[in-house]
Amino acid sequence: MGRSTKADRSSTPAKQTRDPEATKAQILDAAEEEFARFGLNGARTEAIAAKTGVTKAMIYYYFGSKENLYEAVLKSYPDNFLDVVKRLNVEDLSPEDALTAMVRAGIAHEISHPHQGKVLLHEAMQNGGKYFKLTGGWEEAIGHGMEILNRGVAEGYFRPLDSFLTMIHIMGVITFYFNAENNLKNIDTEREWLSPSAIEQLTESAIAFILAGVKATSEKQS
Amino acid sequence: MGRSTKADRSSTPAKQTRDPEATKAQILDAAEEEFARFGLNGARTEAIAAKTGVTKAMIYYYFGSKENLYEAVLKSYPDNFLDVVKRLNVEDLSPEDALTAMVRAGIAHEISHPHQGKVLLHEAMQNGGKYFKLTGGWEEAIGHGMEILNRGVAEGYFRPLDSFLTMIHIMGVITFYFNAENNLKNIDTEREWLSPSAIEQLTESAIAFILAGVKATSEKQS
DNA sequence: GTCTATAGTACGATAGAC
DNA sequence: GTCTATCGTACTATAGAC
Repeated sequence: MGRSTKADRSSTPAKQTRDPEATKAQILDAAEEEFARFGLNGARTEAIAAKTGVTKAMIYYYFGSKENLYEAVLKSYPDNFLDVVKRLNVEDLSPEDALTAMVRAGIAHEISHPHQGKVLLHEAMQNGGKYFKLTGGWEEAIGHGMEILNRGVAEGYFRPLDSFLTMIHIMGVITFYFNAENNLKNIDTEREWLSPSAIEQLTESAIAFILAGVKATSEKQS
Repeated sequence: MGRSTKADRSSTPAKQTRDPEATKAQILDAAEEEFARFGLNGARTEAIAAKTGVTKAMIYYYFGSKENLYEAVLKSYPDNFLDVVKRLNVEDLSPEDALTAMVRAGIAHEISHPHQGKVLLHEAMQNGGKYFKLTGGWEEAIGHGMEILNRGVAEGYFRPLDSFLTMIHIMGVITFYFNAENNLKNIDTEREWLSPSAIEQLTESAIAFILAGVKATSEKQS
């Protein structure tokens, strides 16, 4: 990730070597983390600056205001999850395999983008979803999931169901573990919540639960 | 906004008639709403006072600090959900019926206590679950749910499963609809998310999903 | 492009009158 | 027990030097 330009002969990267792109990206990253924790309202530009290594003034130089920075964070999302879903090529798979792949991708996405879901939850809870539309990918991703479910129902693999509500159930299963982790830690203090093996357990459990939750009781009856 | 002082013998209750208990309760209610929206950090005591009808000074008179007020809100919870669960007398029911009753109670609880789950989510996301233990009831309620699942597995009604992870899945299904509502609204703008009929749809869909998710594929094999 | 310094404001908390 | 007034601070945002 050697994003530093210029000399940078010593170990300490620090202090910003006048690389605008790097600075902007750094601010965005730090902002995402802060917004994931506190939401738009509770986030502090000073805290963002402190994490970044650049000064607060840079936030305003590049983004103009805290609100604009927040919007920039939301706009940086569309590429992420939808692209992952698209790359699954679920059309070539059976509904079961497509759904399994989607759940697996959803959990993997929580691991690789640990802040995104939390930013969006804060958005729902404190801003009334006012800025949600800036993240264009979700609507399409959910639609993608609904198609899988509807196809499974039509082909008799899945039981009759409301595909929109069922997608909401599935998103709840995928995200709750991560969003509530810090509370749940108090109940199972032994578990290493984000270790690879714990995540593998979660993934297997979630897939079993979700697949069973939608499957037809009798076998394919077409 | 008739906040008028003095006489005001007319309908408007307003202005506090020096009822300490009522004032304290009012502050707690307004605080819960504010904390549900913004969490401890983002909440504003001024906003709480504004909702309450009493002045900001009363918060400090009764609770000492914003943090103490937050703790008081968390401590006011244990009675709530656990009591509901206990009152189900799940021991007298089959595992399926017990689980159904629990899901129904969980969704009903989200409706009757719309702020509680959000306060706890904020707690997990922004305070690292530091204050979570103040809500004593959850650990026991989850344990209660795990017993239902374990009994169902032991008696062959449910498939083999990890009852702790499965309870997390179930909590995700029950809560995500409500926590993400304001985002989801942007996707289905027609739905009246909290209308009785919408909630009944949600309840039926969630019960079908969760029960299918844990049931053994073959019938009871004891 | 990045920093320091600061204006202006909003917030948490307290003092003192009634 | 409740209010008004205010202190001190921490925050968003800007101006100006380098």
